[in-house]
Amino acid sequence: MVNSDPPRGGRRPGATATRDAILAAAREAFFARSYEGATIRGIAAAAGVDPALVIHYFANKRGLFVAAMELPVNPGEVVGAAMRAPRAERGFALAKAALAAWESPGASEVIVALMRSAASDEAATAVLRDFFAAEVLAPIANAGGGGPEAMLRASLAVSHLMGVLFARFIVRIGPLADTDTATLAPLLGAALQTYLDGDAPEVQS
Amino acid sequence: MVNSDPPRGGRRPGATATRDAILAAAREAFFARSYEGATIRGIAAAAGVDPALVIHYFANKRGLFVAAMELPVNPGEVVGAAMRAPRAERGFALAKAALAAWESPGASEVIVALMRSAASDEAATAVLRDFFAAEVLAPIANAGGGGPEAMLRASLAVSHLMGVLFARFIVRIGPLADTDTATLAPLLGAALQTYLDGDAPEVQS
DNA sequence: GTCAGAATTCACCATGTGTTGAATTCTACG
DNA sequence: CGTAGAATTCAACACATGGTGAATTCTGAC
Repeated sequence: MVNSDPPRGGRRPGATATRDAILAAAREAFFARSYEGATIRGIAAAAGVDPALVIHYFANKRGLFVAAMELPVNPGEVVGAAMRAPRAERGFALAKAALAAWESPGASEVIVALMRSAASDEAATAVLRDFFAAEVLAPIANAGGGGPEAMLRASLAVSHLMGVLFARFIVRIGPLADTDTATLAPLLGAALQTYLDGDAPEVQS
Repeated sequence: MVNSDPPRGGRRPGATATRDAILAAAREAFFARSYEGATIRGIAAAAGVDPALVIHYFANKRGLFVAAMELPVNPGEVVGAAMRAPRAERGFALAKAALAAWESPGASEVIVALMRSAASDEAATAVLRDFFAAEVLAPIANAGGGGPEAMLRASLAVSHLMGVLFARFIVRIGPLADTDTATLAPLLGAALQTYLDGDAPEVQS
């Protein structure tokens, strides 16, 4: 009886892709349950691994979170590219780029997990704020001249993008969750265009 | 020594506004930390009360939550009133009404707490979805004719409102958090108007 | 003045959490 | 073969949480 059937401790045989398995399970858990809702024990179980191994690799829960939240695409580039479209089509370009980016697997998951966590965790809020400010807001504001009003307009555009994310992927409001990208893009683009061209609307209080 | 200084058990003297104090503390806690983050112990401490009293009044944490989330204003009416404005001004009217409603004390707190909690709790998600669908989406969609396209357009408008809430009160993106209602309303209104009037924008893929 | 019942607290319980430290087993290199 | 070190598990700690049940004290009606 040198080898009882399930090894009750120590290193497991075979190759060692465990770290990635943990990361994948963590991404899934953070996406589905947000930072506080996800548990190290649960993630470890999903990865078929002991909880202690998780913290052996990532030091603590927050370390695991930031490791799992590595973005697969660079949103700054995506937004910047859209801003290089002709002025009158930037809204549509931005809408199309954002919607397309969210469809690439892994991207929306990460952003949504970030938003979910930002809703309940103060530190995650700061991360998300910095992320949107640097990667999304800045390129849009710069394309609009960079002044304080361009900043405000860009913020409103970004808020709309966040709202679509929230409504489509978190709250899953019927029509928004079920409609395909191609149908959404022109509508969303027209609204965004409102912010991107400087002509103030003629309305009075 | 009939009365030692701090009464160590039993009923406290004086009038009994304790229930409301608990509710107020709960609202504040749910607003600041979302459902899972807020703790019965913390709420009880903030209200100067034993945790057991909280559950004596509200049965359990979820009961406390729904009791605390009673909305002080009826959003259906607010939205409905805005939709009775002349067609070309509905976007602006909706923006003004929403921004004004969020400024009345207690209103934004409740909605934001609901959004925060919806981000991590599946049940709260359902509550928020039903709330927005019935109170906000339906009036807008009806004003637009009620067809599936009006529904989609209304969803996009609602998503923008949620986005502004998220960016202004939760993530607190600089320009959005610091700008006053009067400046915001026309900009936001113009974008919303895009969704409210039916003429499709002329852009091609 | 009595007394039912409400308001309030106290002392616990069961559970789940992140995290730690030591132990065990495998791999790779000499 | 021997052995250093990595990979992995085990058992446990300290802590916080939501919740329970009994006890205590006050109030209001008769």
